[in-house]
Amino acid sequence: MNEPETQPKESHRGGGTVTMATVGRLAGVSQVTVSRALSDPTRVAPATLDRIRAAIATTGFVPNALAGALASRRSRLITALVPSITNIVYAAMIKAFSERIREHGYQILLSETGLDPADEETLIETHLSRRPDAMLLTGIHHTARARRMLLGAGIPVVEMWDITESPIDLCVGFSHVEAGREAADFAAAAGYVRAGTVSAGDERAARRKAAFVARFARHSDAAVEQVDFEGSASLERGRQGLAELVNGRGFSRGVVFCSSDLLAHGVVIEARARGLAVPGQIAVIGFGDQDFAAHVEPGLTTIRVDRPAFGRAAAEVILARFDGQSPPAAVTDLGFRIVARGSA
Amino acid sequence: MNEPETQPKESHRGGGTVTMATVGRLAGVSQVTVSRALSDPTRVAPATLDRIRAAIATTGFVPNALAGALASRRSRLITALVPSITNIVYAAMIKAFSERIREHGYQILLSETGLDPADEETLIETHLSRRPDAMLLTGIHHTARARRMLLGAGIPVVEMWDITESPIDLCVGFSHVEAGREAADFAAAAGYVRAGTVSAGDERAARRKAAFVARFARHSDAAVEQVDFEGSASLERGRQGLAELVNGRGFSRGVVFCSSDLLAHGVVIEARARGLAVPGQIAVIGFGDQDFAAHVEPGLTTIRVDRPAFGRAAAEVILARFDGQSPPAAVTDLGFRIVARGSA
DNA sequence: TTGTACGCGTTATCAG
DNA sequence: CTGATAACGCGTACAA
Repeated sequence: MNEPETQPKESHRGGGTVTMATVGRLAGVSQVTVSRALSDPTRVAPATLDRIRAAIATTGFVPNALAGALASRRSRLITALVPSITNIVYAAMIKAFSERIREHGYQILLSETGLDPADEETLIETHLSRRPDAMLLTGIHHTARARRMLLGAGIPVVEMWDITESPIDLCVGFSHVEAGREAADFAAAAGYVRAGTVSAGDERAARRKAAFVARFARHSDAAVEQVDFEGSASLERGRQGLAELVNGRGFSRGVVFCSSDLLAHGVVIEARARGLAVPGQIAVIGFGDQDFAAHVEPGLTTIRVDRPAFGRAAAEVILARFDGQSPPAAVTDLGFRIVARGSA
Repeated sequence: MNEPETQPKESHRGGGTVTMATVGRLAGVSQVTVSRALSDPTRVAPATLDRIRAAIATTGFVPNALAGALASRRSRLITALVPSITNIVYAAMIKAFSERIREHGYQILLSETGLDPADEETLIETHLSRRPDAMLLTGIHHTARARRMLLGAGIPVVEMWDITESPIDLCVGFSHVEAGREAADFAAAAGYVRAGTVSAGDERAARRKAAFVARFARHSDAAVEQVDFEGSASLERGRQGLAELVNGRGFSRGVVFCSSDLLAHGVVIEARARGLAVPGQIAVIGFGDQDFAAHVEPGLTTIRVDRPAFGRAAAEVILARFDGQSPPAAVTDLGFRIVARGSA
């Protein structure tokens, strides 16, 4: 047997790169047959298949998904953008999302955007350059150019964790404004006439707080004292928040609406350290119903959002888009629920 | 002007895909010049550059990184595998890692492996198919085939969060065994003669615990009561752990070594709920020195590991590899430190 | 069941 | 400073 055509020059680096052609040569078939063996084993003769599999094993061949994506125009990649991966809220959603989506052979390219839409825009562009088959975004505020790029990409785009009438494409979230309002109604119904807030984090937290404050004003004349922190929530800031409320604003009794359970827990700890009864003197409402919320003392009254459900729902609508059949609803409102425990 | 060559047939989908060729046509240059304008603007005439930039803006062109990677044999992609992204320990490391690595133009493809090395093996293969320029792994236990594939890939590989004499390539971690031992010495030195443990999570947690138990036996004859949970740590399990220790094992006084701060916090809460003084009757040692550890009551005595430092160090060694100059140390021991607070 | 030819959108190399 | 031209490794026709 003589070599067909010219010798393919070996790769730049060392011994190297194993390709389907290499595997094919070893198995006595062409590159295409190897490709077929991998994508649909039933389309190649059993005996051939065995030889190909053996060749793959001895060479340690790993397919090049880059080349595959380029040729097929499908990357099997989904990119996801979240403000922060260390924030359990986003991490939990992403976890559920990727578990569901991975079952269908997709991988997740994940990046943190921080809080600046301009940074997000840059990231959207780099992510788009990987030619993802779909994109998952957090929130509904994006720059105009970001929207244009997304639209132009012609792929399913899901905006998660917030809700809007006019999503770029798809949207899975809940109303932060409604959540703030309901918390205010709950607090008023529970009989609290004074209220304060401790907030940190992103713009959505601010929106919940604003809604709480506005709604609480309907129930009580007392001004709502507000403590806001830049950056992310922490137990420490919860403690500082109550300290400021008590020392700086003369807040001695009432309910404190927090933008996260972590802050709420901090408020509880600080209250107890100061000898203030919870909920007797200081009542606390958190947000998120995180794992620990039910198990601290007293249990945290909080706003529950089913985070994994958001990730799963996002995966569903994307898969539905892929599927082509059943076009998914443009907007999915997963809602929230106030769960009353000991703290308020 | 007449059209050169044949009409390139338009893409399958709608109006479609903008390529460098499209941009070039609009700017009156060839595709190659567009490529150059993007990779090294100084190599094209200012006037040309302007026209190209204008064309890019009007077309909304986003480069295809897949094609670029295929041609250049560099994907600018780094894949990372962690047991869980919702675990703050891993999330914090990844965060620091990607911040550092992104400055150099790399993106992170992240996946969760869970706790099974076999699952990890599968994931390593799919990740490798994306032809990453480097790979970040958690821990030092991998299947033989995984090691082979990694070696065969010929890229920098970092094993993070644990330490070994014989890394696949590079290793950035600390000794979990040493950590367990030092905790035992610390506990003994503090005068505790009875000890218990509450553990959850991965194999590394088990190793710390085993080391603690073995070492504590040098100091005291009292058997160490051990409560182990499957799955991940939570506040609730911390509470259950102490409950089991007290009710089930007759543990009424001594120090409890926990595999995470979250568990430790749970133990503290349960102790106080039972009217047991902390650290008077029940002393607690955590692990991780997480944000909240210093701010709960009493402050948690714990083993501090500088998680962001692991991520950064991992980034550094990879970048050093890329750089080619300064070959990085194969193993970096970042150590740990016991920080004594109120709980023990 | 298997193979040939071609294109996917870039980068690398060599000319001009 | 700019342009041809050939890879890069694989999928998709179409043919045998």
